[in-house]
Formats: sequence, structure tokens, C-alpha cells
Amino acid sequence: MSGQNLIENCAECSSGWKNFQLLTKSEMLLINQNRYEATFKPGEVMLKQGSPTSNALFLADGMAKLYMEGLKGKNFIMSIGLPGMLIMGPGAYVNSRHTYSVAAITTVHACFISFEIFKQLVRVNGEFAESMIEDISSKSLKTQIRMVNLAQKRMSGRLAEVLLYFSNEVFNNDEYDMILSRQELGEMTSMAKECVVRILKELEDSGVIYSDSSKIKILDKERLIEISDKG
Amino acid sequence: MSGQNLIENCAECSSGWKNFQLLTKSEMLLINQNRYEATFKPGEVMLKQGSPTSNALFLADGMAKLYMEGLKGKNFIMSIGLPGMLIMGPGAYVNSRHTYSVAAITTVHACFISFEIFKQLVRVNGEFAESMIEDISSKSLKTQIRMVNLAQKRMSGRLAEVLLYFSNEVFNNDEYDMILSRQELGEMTSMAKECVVRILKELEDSGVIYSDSSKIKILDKERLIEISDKG
DNA sequence: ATCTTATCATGATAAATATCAATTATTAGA
DNA sequence: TCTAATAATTGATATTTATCATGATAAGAT
Repeated sequence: MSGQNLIENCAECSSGWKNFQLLTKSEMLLINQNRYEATFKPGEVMLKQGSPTSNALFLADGMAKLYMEGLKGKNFIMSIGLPGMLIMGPGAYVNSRHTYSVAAITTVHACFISFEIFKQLVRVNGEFAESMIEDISSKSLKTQIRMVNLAQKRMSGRLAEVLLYFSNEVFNNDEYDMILSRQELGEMTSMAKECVVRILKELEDSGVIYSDSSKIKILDKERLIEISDKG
Repeated sequence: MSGQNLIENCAECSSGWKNFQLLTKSEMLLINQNRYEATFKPGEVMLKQGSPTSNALFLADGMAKLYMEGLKGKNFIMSIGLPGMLIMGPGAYVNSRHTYSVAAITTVHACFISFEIFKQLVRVNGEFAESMIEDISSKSLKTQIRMVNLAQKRMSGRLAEVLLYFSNEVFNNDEYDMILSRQELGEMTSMAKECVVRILKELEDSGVIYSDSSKIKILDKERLIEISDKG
């Protein structure tokens, strides 16, 4: 991790959070004055679960995994952090502790913004507050849906769901690099790594996907959606 | 369900939402003018998943189950709704649809408050907006923790967790009426009803709880917490 | 290039959980 | 109170998933 500012200012940042558009010029300036940048190498931990939520995090580029550290050292990967996303757990407004850890998957260029400034703007700018609620709500909704799926789907359904997640929400492409290891895919779907391997193979054998250890190609999306939906 | 106003006004309602205290008198009046009451019998559906979020819901008294309707008609019970809670899913700020259904467990006297009014107040009153974010965040945090537990704990851990939930958050008592059927306990812990029965029996046999079909008594809380924590 | 280490893959087995079938309470109505 | 319906319970069995052991590949380091 190294920290020199490469981004001129937030207003012109191509990876900026869309909700910042609701801020006035002076509010935007405030944000810009209370941020710092840092670069992380793959694998480096960017935010640690349990640590104080002094900053909100944005990625200028690269990808990160957001994961909760659960029982017996087992992790649970909740989602992939991407440029343009506000990365701030619900703990910020509950106990001032990060709810989850964040670790770089690729090289990540990140921007930390003072959470106090955030809070301040929420109180002052109603539109911004509303957009903040929308952002939090949207994440909460995803978590709820994820929870039910986790509770009700069997392994193949859960894995299909995650493969679609990468296609639709991470890469916007039916062919993509599998940036997670089998172990990590398991941590995302609540399955053992061996089972991930087996189900990927099943999906490949039945012509739904092509898969090698580092690439996924969705060949029959209809079918994959069906597998995900039926559970 | 019948609807005549039994509550004089929100400001003096003993089951009122604590965040309403942040509103001015005139704002409170606005709330009070845009609400209606209704009484539900046990089992009646109060809010239906997918329907428009035209109102936020409060319980004046009684209990309700908040549940998502998932795959193959299987429900997933997320939590128990109680007096004093704002019952409004994240969908309100995402797609204007209720994320979950709510059904009365006991006889419930409920209060519906126009969601438009809510939104309006959020934009105008910064403190209220912040308290709203706190409320949503707190629910989101609970969902996340629940999700990880669901993903990582085995049956006995999940059931122990729910028994503690009833004790600590619903009844504030180590002895309580089990208001959910075995089937419903299964819908809350993602287990088959037969397994609920078996694990309750195990817990009883090992002296951790007393249990009959309608009552639970926690005899060894330490141990129950341990079972919940270890998964 | 070669060594080392981590990941991936596969079969065999064990453990956890769900389903099925049948029986016994309980509860709600008539 | 009696009866019908619903929920709880139990045992047997099937299914799903995890673990263990081991070898094969791939990726990094020297």
C-alpha cells in the first residue's frame, strides 16, 4: 500500500460515486479535501472487519472482495467491490465498526473519504441523504435476497447464481476471468471447495458453461438462469 | 381486519417509534394526519411481498412474522415484528415494492403511515434522515450477521441462535411462549420441521432447555450461547 | 530451467440434513 | 363433549454435502 494522490479531484473522477452529483460545489470540495488515496497489491487487506469506520472507501480501479470473517476462521464473501461503488458497511451508522473486511483481488487504486464528512453532508443535504438511503437500501435488499437463496437453494443453484452475478454485475460479459479461487467461490456460496470443482464440472459436462481454472464462459445462459432460479 | 382509530395521536402513542421524537410538532402532526389503523386476526396477512410500498407499518400491539416468500412456495421468516419497530423493507427506496410479507401471529393492532410523508420528512429534516439511516443500517447489519450464521452454522447452532433471539429480543425473558410452530421455526432456521423437533429434543435431553409444544424455558443459557456461537 | 508451493481435481467415505410413512398429541369447531 | 383437522413426534431411509487422502497442474521464486 502506497499513498500519493493520482486523482485530481472527485468531481472529475471517472470512477466517482453517482450520488456525489447531488452535492453542491462547495460540498464536493469538502469531500475532495478530506480524502486520501492508496494503492494496494493483490491480496492486501484494505479494510478490516471490526476496525473503526473512520472512512468510506471507493475504488478508482481494480476489484476487491468484501467478506465477513465468521466462525472458525471461515470467511464469507458477500460481494465484489468495483469502481463507482460506495464501500461502507451498515456498521458505520450502528456501532462505528466495519461490518466486513475488504481485500484487494487485483491491484487496486483506492480513495478513502472521511466518514464524518459524509455524515455531515447527510444532515445538511436532504437529496444526498435520500440517495444515501437508496444506496444502503439497495445493498440491504441484495443481502436479503442472497440470504433467502442461500437458505433455500442447493449447491448447484447457489453456484449458478454466483456465476450469473459475475456475468451480470461484475464483468457485464458472459465470458470472464474467474478472479476467485475455488476456495473463494466456496466462501461465496457456502460450499466446500471440492464441491465447487465438482459442480463446475457438472455444468461443463452438461454444456451450460465452459470452465477452466481461470476462465468462465457461459454457453447456455437460459439454462444457467433456470438452474439458479429452481435452486 | 377492521379499521377504526383507537389511538389518539402518535406523539402520545406508547408504542411509538423512538425516531419520531426527532420530528417537530408540525411534522408529527403531518404523520398523525396521514395514518390509519387496522386490527388483524392471527394468521392474517398485513403486508404482501411485491405489493407497492404505499405505507410504513407499526404495531400498536401484538406480534407479526416478517417473511420472504422464496422458492417452491417455501417461506423464510426473517424476524418478528414488535411494537415500536418501523416495519418497512428496503424495497421502499429501491423499487417501491415490499421486500417481504408480514402476517399477524397474535391479534395485532396496527398503524399504517403514508410512505410519501416519510420520504418528505427525510428530505426536510436532517436529524430524522440520519435516524432513518441508523434504523435501516441496524436492520441491514442484523441481516448480514444472520446470513453468515445461516451459511456457516449447523442446525443446532442455528436453532440455538433463534431461541436466544426470542429470549433476548422478543420476550426479554428466558421463559416464553413459543409463538411459532415447528414448521415456522424451520422456516426461520432453514431446517425441516422434523429436524427442529429432534434438535429441540436433544437440547432438552441435555438439560439446556425445557420445551413443550408451546413453551420454551432456557435452563442453561451459557451452554445455549456456546452452542449458538460454536455453530 | 528447476524447485517449491498453492491450487485444482478426483474418488472414497463420513457426516449432516431432508424426506417419507406412520403414530400420537392438540386445537378448533360443531 | 365429541369430532375433524392440524401440528408434533418418531423411526427408517434417501439425499445432499463435507471431509479425507492423494495425485495432477499451474504459478512463483531462485
